[in-house]
Amino acid sequence: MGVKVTSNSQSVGADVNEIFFGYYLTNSWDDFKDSDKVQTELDERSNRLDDDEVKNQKERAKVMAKVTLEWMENNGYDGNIVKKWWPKQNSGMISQAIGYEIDLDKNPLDILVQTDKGKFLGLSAKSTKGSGKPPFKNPGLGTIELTLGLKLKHHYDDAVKEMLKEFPELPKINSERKIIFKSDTEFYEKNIQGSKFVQHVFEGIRDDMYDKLITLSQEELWDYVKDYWMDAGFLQPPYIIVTGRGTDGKYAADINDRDELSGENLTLQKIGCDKIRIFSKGEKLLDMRVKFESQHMATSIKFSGE
DNA sequence: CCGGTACAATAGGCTCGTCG
DNA sequence: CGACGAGCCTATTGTACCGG
Repeated sequence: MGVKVTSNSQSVGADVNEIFFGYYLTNSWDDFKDSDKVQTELDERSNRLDDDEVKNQKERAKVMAKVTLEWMENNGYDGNIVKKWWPKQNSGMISQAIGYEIDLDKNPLDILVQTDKGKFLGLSAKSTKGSGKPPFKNPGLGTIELTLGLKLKHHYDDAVKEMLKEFPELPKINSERKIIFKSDTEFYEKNIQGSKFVQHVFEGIRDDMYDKLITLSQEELWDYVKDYWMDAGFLQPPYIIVTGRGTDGKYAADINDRDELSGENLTLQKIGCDKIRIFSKGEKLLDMRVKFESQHMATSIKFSGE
């Protein structure tokens, strides 16, 4: 339920810019959601800044609105803007508007607009916040086995056998071992965590996955990553970054039309003993990490996308 | 050049629902 | 009940930048 409190003057200026930016998209307050409140917030913030700063933010906003409208016209968002939102990190407002949950920590939009054709577009005003990173899943071992058609569990079973050979006093049941590992931290850290058993499990599973993944075609690999490692509907609604700059009568703005997250030129690399890193066009896309749910050698194996 | 610090990345862990 | 799966959270580590 994130309503982030802003306090420093930098974000005050940014807020003023964002609101003016929204305003100039249609030269109107009427189509703002909670318009009165937005205007009140603008006044309150403007009063905390000196006049020059307000003027600069306002003038930049004008140029930003202009280039944004041009961009929209040329990039499939033609038509008129009929509704605008200034969520100020209030995810609820956006979720309500678009009809599905979104996380504004991931999608850095500052202003959301809807066209008369029903399309939503997020606008990030000279984005300082939000990573734009899509959310990842944390699949379990069974899911990975199923989706890749691999048998991986034996790596764990073998390692457990080895471990029990070395420490016959340990219980055979996972949950009982977990209790012991948790209470006897010293033993756990010395003999289990980071041990050859864990290493064996991680490496065995990771290497099998790697061997399988490199046999896939680019398309298959991308489908796999998209379908099983990224949350459905990632980075929706789409957004663009609009940067305004300049002072003293000279203002400019440009659009950073973020690359659509795409799986082009996918390459794979093993990292450490537990990870496969996937690059898209040479840039890190995600890490698939093998890990234990909690206590090593006593809880279930899962993965995490990062 | 240095330590400090604020933030990002990472590793590790909890909870809770489901299933056999 | 025991195991598993998946989302979420937190503690720790790494890093990039900043003022002195």
